[in-house]
Amino acid sequence: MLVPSKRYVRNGLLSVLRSDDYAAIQSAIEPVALGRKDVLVQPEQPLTHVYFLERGVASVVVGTPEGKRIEVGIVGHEGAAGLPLLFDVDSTPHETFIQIEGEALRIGKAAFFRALEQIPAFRKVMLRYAHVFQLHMAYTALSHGSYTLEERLARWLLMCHDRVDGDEFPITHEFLSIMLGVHRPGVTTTIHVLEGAGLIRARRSFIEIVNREKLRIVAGDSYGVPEAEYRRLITNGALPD
Amino acid sequence: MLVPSKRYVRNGLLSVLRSDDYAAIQSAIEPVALGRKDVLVQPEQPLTHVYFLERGVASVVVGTPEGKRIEVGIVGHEGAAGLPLLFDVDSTPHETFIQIEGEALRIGKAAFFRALEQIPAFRKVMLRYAHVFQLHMAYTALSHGSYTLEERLARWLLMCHDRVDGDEFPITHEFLSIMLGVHRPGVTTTIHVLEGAGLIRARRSFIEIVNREKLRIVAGDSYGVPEAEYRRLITNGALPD
DNA sequence: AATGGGATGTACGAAATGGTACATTGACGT
DNA sequence: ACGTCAATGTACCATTTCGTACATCCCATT
Repeated sequence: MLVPSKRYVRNGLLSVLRSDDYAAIQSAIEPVALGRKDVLVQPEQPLTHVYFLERGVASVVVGTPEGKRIEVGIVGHEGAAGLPLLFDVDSTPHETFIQIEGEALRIGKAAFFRALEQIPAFRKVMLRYAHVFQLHMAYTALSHGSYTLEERLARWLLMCHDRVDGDEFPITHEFLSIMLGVHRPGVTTTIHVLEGAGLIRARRSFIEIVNREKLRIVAGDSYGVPEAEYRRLITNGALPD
Repeated sequence: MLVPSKRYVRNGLLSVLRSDDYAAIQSAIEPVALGRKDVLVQPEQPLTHVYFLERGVASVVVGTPEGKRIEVGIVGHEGAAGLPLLFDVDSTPHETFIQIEGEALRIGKAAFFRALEQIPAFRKVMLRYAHVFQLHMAYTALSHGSYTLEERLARWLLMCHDRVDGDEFPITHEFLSIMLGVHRPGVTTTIHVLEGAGLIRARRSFIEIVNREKLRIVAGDSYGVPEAEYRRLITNGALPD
């Protein structure tokens, strides 16, 4: 895989940069393939790269020694993994791994710092993304605390759908149960409810989104706020300097 | 109230600065009293200041039009409110209000930007705090998704205890139920359980922490990770430059 | 001392989720 | 075609939390 010129970059954070700003970091960019369950950020281990996803989906999870584990963030071609480096933090308790395979453009730590310093627009878009990601985490907390499993599942499917090509993606009930912090049979049952209502179609290891509009209605206000904030601040957000 | 000289500053973010760095922003600092239910950050409204708490506790919450509402962060003398300004974001869906009265040192938006630019150590400590705050949000999401009400209540009481002077603070069951995203009678019942075990003592509108160690055992691993990360990165974290 | 309202105590049945166990099925390698 | 195993389907009861209703109790104000 080659380093793409700016016009072929899908990543939402890199593609909003001016051509000359992108050119300034292009040489530091290295394309990498992302396989299922690959770990981009290992908890408590030194971070080496920031990953700008081009395709595929990554999950950011936190866990405890007792084995509890839950997804607190999701990253696709709109974002990046390895944000602690932006915060001058070398390692973190979070874990980030690939949920759905794809590719990323990654930048080494030193080059990332240099780019932050030298390219104001890059720093800005990274900071704004960090805000949106944090907001996403806040709504994840709200979902886990105040929404039913059916609503949370609808929310997760919508977020995943936003980040993949097409209407179908590979995911098992087992994984979904970990992401949502519930037990696996509950996921199976709830998937049947959504499928019975004609909103999705489930095959072994795959889910297809059939009626996105109705899924949004099921998800209610658990979905949408961080997404709108992303559009406001990044897609449409002016990046002066 | 006067602007304190550095040696009398309690705020954990300001007090780690070198004297000369603190002196550089001292003239921009304005002390303000924080009364119960005062709003520091109004959702969707332009941010005007960053508040470094000296005493008291603030809650960061997110909500939905349907009226659901939950706490995703808590701020005391270890931190600051108004972080979106750090991210080059002028307004946010979050709301931040005072839970327990106190005082803060606040800095206007323009002076805050200037300080970030001119004082590397200040920028660093703010970024690191943003990371810890985000981590706190992640563990809040984990708590809401994977811990029982009793565990979550214990966690909240510990976090509040960390941020007040003494072992007693004013809080109603009603407020706690909003913070934890559960119904109010459940809070009452759970408080009785903790009280029966001799971990806390409850009076009308007040809760006293009697046995912090046992509370930690009840809270389990829902409490502690962000706190340790704060100590690692800020209290003990070198701030070169 | 009266009184009004916020705060708390309590009590259900209803609903959602957890915990566990086990049968079935589809995909893949041999 | 067969065997194997991950993935899914289903069942059932225990536990937790919700929803709601209402009684009681502090305590500041009058």
